[in-house]
Amino acid sequence: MEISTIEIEKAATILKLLGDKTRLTMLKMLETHDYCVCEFVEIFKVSQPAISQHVRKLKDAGLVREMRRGQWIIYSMNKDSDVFPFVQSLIHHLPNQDFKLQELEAQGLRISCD
Amino acid sequence: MEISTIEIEKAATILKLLGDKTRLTMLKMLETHDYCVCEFVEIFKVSQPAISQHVRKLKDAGLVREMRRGQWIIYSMNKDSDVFPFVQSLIHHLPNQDFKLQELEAQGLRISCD
DNA sequence: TTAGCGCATAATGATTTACTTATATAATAT
DNA sequence: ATATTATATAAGTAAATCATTATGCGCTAA
Repeated sequence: MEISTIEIEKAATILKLLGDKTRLTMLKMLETHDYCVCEFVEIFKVSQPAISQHVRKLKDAGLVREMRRGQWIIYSMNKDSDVFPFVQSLIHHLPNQDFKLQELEAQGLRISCD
Repeated sequence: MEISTIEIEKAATILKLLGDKTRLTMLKMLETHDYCVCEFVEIFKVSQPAISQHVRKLKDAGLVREMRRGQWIIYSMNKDSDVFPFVQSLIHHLPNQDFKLQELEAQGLRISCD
């Protein structure tokens, strides 16, 4: 089976981006569900600007997409990114984070419907 | 097929470590051959202390091993690390770097014999 | 024993990072 | 229109990062 390779320089950039617990967890969460900023704020217990800055970095790297839904902005995995196979195989090694979603729902804080 | 998972926090630490072009390239090179510090110095065109600091980080994380051979210290991949499967699948996506070894040999600068 | 080589460590400095608070923008609800 | 909610951006700051130069230590060879 062939594996798609990625330039070392580009890979290092992606790895640096994901070498942050918050962003890495975000991306793992986005593997299975979409999230809005305010949900991330609830989950990660940091300020809203901090979350905005994290998702912006993910977006600038082309790893996620944003779409407005009313007053919310929903973030989702960009599966068309040329580095998606790399990222996917990476987060495949991480434990599922759906329990965070369930915590949100238990608190009645789940926004997006997908 | 089952895949071994790795804690998110530990994964983020590894990714931050490899989110550096020099260290990432080193690790890819060590996938197929052992190297000593002076060879890395030649290849990466940075100071010897800079290289020492990079390999030390890789060693502290348990990703590489060192062994003294005369006046040289040879670094090799630690395939017994509990995160080796994660690291391996990651560098598997990177292009082979053996051309660097061949450049060394062409210049008569290859040290370690493995 | 002394000189030279390979490597590690210490000290320092410039840059980057990840947060914070304050404020601006955009959509919603009254 | 005005207030509220969700998000983005700006500005500032402490800490981490990655390089450098200077120096110490261990092995080899004369």
